[in-house]
Amino acid sequence: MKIATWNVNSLSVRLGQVLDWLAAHPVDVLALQELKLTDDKFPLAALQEAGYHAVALGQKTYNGVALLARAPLREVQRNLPGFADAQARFIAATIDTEAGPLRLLNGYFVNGQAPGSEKFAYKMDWLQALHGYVQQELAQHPRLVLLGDFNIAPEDRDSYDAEGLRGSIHHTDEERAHFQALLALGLTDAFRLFEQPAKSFSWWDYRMLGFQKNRGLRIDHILVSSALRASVSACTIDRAPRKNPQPSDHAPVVVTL
DNA sequence: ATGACGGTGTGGCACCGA
Repeated sequence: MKIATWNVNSLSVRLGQVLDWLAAHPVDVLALQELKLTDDKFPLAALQEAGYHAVALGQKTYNGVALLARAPLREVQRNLPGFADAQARFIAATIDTEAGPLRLLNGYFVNGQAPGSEKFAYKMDWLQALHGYVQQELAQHPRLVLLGDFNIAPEDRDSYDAEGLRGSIHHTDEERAHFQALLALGLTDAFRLFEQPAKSFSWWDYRMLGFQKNRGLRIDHILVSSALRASVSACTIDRAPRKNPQPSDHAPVVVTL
């Protein structure tokens, strides 16, 4: 089965591209971030017509997440329990597969702006709350995938300019420690289970020909639990949608298991 | 050091993203 994550930077603008991509890549699950629309504007009918069940947590203007799946989605959790969040950044649900139930945790992690800012403090708090929730969830759902836009470049090789950007947002030791803490729960970065091309990124700035010059970051991730690790057979970034007219600044990441 | 590009909401720009 295939599971994907894609920050679409406005589902209203990108719906056509999402439907085209799903038609060409009929994945079993697609996690979306940055919907930038309220639930009443969520294009449920169009997605159902494409053969997907969908659950969403939307918000006006910013944020917003959704899970799309071929199978019905149950046990839906919107927001991180116990973390009062004014922003729509998290949704979880379970699907049933031939191998058993599969728990899906989709996050649009906080950007954080700059170390020392209030937004950075919010990022740290959010990551702490996520860690606690993932720990609880793993105890109940051994087959678990945590995916989304993490807004963290885990290692130097995940940045087009690790030296120049050292200590800046997405590159700080604090963010990377939080990423490692998630791995320490027993999760594995599916992308790094395989040999990958150098300078593999999932986001490129719209400005200054970022994509054309491959000045990007790998900040969109798919983490799998230990129970799933052995069944992962591939993980790739699909750069093609970044070449579309009016693209999102992020590309989809796809895992096969 | 700054702004560049794109989306949104509003309004002739400011904000936010990464």
